[in-house]
Amino acid sequence: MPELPEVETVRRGLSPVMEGRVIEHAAINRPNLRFAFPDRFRERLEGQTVTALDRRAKYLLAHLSGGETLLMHLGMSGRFTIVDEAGESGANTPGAYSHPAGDQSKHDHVIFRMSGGVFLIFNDARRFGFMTLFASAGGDEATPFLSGLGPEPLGNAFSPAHLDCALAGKRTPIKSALLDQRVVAGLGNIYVCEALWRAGISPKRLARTIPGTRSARLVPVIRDVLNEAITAGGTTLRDFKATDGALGYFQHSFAVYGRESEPCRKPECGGTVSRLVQAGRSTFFCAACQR
DNA sequence: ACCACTACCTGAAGGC
DNA sequence: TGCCTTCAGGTAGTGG
Repeated sequence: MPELPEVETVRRGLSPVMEGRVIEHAAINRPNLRFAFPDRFRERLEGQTVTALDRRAKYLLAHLSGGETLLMHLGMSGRFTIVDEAGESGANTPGAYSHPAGDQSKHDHVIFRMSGGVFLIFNDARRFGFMTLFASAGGDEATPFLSGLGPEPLGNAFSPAHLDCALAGKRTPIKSALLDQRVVAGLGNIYVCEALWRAGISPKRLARTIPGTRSARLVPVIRDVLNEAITAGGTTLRDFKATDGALGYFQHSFAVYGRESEPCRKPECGGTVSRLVQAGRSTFFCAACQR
C-alpha cells in the first residue's frame, strides 16, 4: 500500500481526530509488529495529548505532549481506520476497548481511543509495519529510522544539485537508487517506475550517469507524480483505503506500473510496456522511449 | 563502502 | 473444490 502519497493521505485523515486530542486508551494486541513494541508502550501513550501529526518520508509522526514522538510505519499492508461511535459493548469501561464494534477483525493489532470517543484501528496483515517512541527533543537524530533519510521529495532540499550529489559515482541502476531512502525519502516501487517513464530515463541506466540534464528532468517529474497522486488520494491496488474508507484513484493514471505488454501511453511512441526484475522488485518501463 | 540478496508475514490470484 | 506456486505498495540485516 503505502508510498509517500498514501501515507500523506492517511496523515490527512488522521489529523483531525488526533491533533489536540488525548490518547485515552491504547490497546496493544500483540508484543510486536515487525519489531517489538518499546517497553511500557501503552503506559507511555496513555494520557498523552497529540500536539501535531506530521509525516516524514513514509513515516507518520505523532508528537506527544510529554516530550516523546510516536513513530509509525505502515509497512506493506498497514492501514488505519477511524471508527466514530463506540459499539454498544461498554467501550467506556476500562479494559473493554479492545474493539469498538466488537466485530473482531483479524490483524487489528493496535487500537487507540482518543478523547471524544473516536477509535483509531491499526490493521496490518503482513506485520511489516512498526511503531516506536523516541525523544522529540533529539529531532531526526533521535531515532535511527529517521537519521539517515534523504530529503523530502516535495521540499526545497530536493533539487537537481542534491540528486547530482547523491547519485555521483553510484553503480547501481537508477531504479534501485531512487528506492534508496537515503537518496530521496518517500518514493516506492510504483512512483519510481512512473517518474522514470515521465522523465524518459531507462530504469537500467546506472545512477552515476544521471547527474546533469537527467537530474534536471527527474526532479520536477518526481514532484509532479507525487503531487498528482496525493490529489488523487493515493493509489489503491488491492486494499489501500483512506482512514474514512475512501479508495485512492491514482492507479487509473498509471503510465507503466502493472501495464506489462500494454501500449506505451506516450503519444507517438508506439512502444510496449515491459517488465523486468531489479533488486528483487518488478520494474515496468517502455524500452522505446526510456533511454 | 558499496551493492545484491534474503528474510520477515499473510493473503490473493492463477495454474492444474 | 483444493492444492500448489507466485506475487505484492517496504526495509533491516547479512555476506560477497
